[in-house]
Amino acid sequence: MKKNSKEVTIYDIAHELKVSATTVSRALNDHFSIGKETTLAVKKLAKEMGYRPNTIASSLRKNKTNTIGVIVSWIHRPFISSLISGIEDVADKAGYNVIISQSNDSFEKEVTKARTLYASRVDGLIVSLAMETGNYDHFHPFQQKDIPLVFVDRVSLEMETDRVIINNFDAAFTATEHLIDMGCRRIAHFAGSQRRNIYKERQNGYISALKKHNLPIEEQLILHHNLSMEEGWKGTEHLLKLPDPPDAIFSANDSAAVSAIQCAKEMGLKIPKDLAVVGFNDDRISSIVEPPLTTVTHPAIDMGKIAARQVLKYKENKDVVQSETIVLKTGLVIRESSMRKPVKKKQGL
Amino acid sequence: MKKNSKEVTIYDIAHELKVSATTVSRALNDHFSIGKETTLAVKKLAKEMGYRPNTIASSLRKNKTNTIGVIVSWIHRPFISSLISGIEDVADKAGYNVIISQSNDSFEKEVTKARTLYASRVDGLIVSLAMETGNYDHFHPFQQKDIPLVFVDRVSLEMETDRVIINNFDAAFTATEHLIDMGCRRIAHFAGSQRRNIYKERQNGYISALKKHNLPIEEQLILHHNLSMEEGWKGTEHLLKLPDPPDAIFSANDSAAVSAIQCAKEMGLKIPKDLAVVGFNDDRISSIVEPPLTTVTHPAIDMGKIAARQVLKYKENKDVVQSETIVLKTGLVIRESSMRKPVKKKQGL
DNA sequence: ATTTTTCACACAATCGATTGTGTAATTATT
DNA sequence: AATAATTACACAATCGATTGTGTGAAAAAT
Repeated sequence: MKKNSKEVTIYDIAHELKVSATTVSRALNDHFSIGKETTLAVKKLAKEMGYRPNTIASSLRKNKTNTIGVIVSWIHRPFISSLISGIEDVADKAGYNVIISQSNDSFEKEVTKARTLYASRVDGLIVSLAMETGNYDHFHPFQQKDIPLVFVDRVSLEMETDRVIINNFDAAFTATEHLIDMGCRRIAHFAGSQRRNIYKERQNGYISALKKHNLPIEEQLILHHNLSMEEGWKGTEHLLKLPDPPDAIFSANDSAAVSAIQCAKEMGLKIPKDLAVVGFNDDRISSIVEPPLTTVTHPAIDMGKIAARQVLKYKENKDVVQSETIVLKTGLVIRESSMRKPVKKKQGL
Repeated sequence: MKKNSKEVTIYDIAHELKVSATTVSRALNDHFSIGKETTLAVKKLAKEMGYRPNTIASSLRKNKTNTIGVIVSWIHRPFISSLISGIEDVADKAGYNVIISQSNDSFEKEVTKARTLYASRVDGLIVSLAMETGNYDHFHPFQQKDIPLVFVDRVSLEMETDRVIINNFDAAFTATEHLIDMGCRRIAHFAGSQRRNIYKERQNGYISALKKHNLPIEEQLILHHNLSMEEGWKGTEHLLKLPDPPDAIFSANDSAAVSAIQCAKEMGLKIPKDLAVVGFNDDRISSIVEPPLTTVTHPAIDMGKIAARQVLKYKENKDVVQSETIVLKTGLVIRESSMRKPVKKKQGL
């Protein structure tokens, strides 16, 4: 075969077979009005000639790209990459391509990426919001055009869209209560930006658990930082130097929790005896750090799969009107970092 | 605005302004032949009417999708997600979308995904091969159509394409030699599938280092498994139960290396005194495990960026003929897991 | 004042597949 | 045998932007 050979079109096939392009098109799509023999002949020749359907032309005519856009903060975060993995899996099976964009947790980039995907005419959009996004106008065009819009994990409560989330409140409540069960009384919290539902709800869950057990809520024990390893370390140092330091930290993610463990160890404390730590996400590092980190498990891949299905459901049933919020279960994996007493429940991993 | 309002086209704008669609199209693209005032007026009205260019129509006409396809094993592997992150970054800046596909390390899936992306008419393809891919026919269509094809990390040496790789041989050689420097004499190797260049070359580097220092090559110390945590653990158990167990393990990835550390510790050995361990990749876990893992650093994000640039270079210069192989530098981050002696070089992280 | 340029824009074909409508030819019905 | 119903396919418009070529009118050159 020679390079750069021209693309074979249905017209070429039609010409060769002395039928019309219509017939070829319909034959390739198994249209009932085309005779069986013709259909077979068309398909056979199509294969022989190395025909590949021109998706672009088809998209133009059908006004459909078979593409799902995704906007996330950073692809290389463990949770996010698992999410995408799930999306890709479902999308692919339904014959959809997935276009990935990262906002780098910047509002401006998120806006740009949304515009790009809009211009690319994706048939659906899945978004996990950037850290500080507070305005959602860049998603309105999608809604106006009735392009399925699904938020995952970091969702907007201001917009009426489909959502796939976990019960952050309950998860945080359970995690905090677990620490209380373990005998902790001064529990600090790494809280993250309160602009995002997930961190806000986790904080609320934390506060509720304390209240339920009549423990005081101390502002100085609630640290709002970006939950990075660095900030986790600094926050831990700060907390441990307080006149009355905490005996536990519940962190809204694993990175900061792991840092807390490392920092505390370096300061000579024993984990969990002197400081119990619980994280959130169950990233790989949480089972590697010593002692292993108790943490909240996320069904990340499933969230991706479900989000993709939510997008695709509009395909089947155009007149779905009600937006849905799907809440997935979390779990608490109890590991050494919080085990100040024997635990009754079965231990995770 | 009402929902589902029809799309504005250049014809609508043309009609409104009483000019031709040609003029509108050219005005929007700043074509020199259109008067300044007209151009301005067109753009103004376009914005007012909420016009969005129909990328599909444009793609059809220009025979160009502004899309780069990517096929990788698993998106949620740390190295891979960083790679993609780099690709997305560069592609986006050049106005390209990135379509992600995962082969799940299965040859069959890789073939399917390649076909899909070919049918989607991507303008370029970036591939990191599945573990056992040995046949490359599914990439031929891309070559025949002169669609830029770039392999990254897990490349095919049989095909003539652009490649972005690291010097696995040198990296492995250096890593192994480092272990020898540290006084190790019986160094085992977790080698991975020899079908993939990266593991093959790492093994070769390992062997060369041993030879250089007149150490025997012992087949029983070279384990070919899938480099998972489980296999890493089993392999370590096996090695340590040998009559004459190794005093070091050089693993072709970090997962297995971390498992080795954990397994050895559980068996009561001291790391690095009884067993020194070196990994490959510098995943997050490698700096978290105790003792921290000495490992080879990969410029993953840069590899992605460069791969994307390789794809895009054909855009600028259609008649690039020579395929390029770009080799990126690796580094050795020396951490505790291998430090049986003080190290002179500056210590990483 | 006449010719040549330049400027600003319009015409119409094209990219390839899809689809509503139309029409011969064949088969079935009465 | 005449009419009705199928069957199998063709015509031609359409999706929206792009682009080579053509053309009047204004500006510049001679």
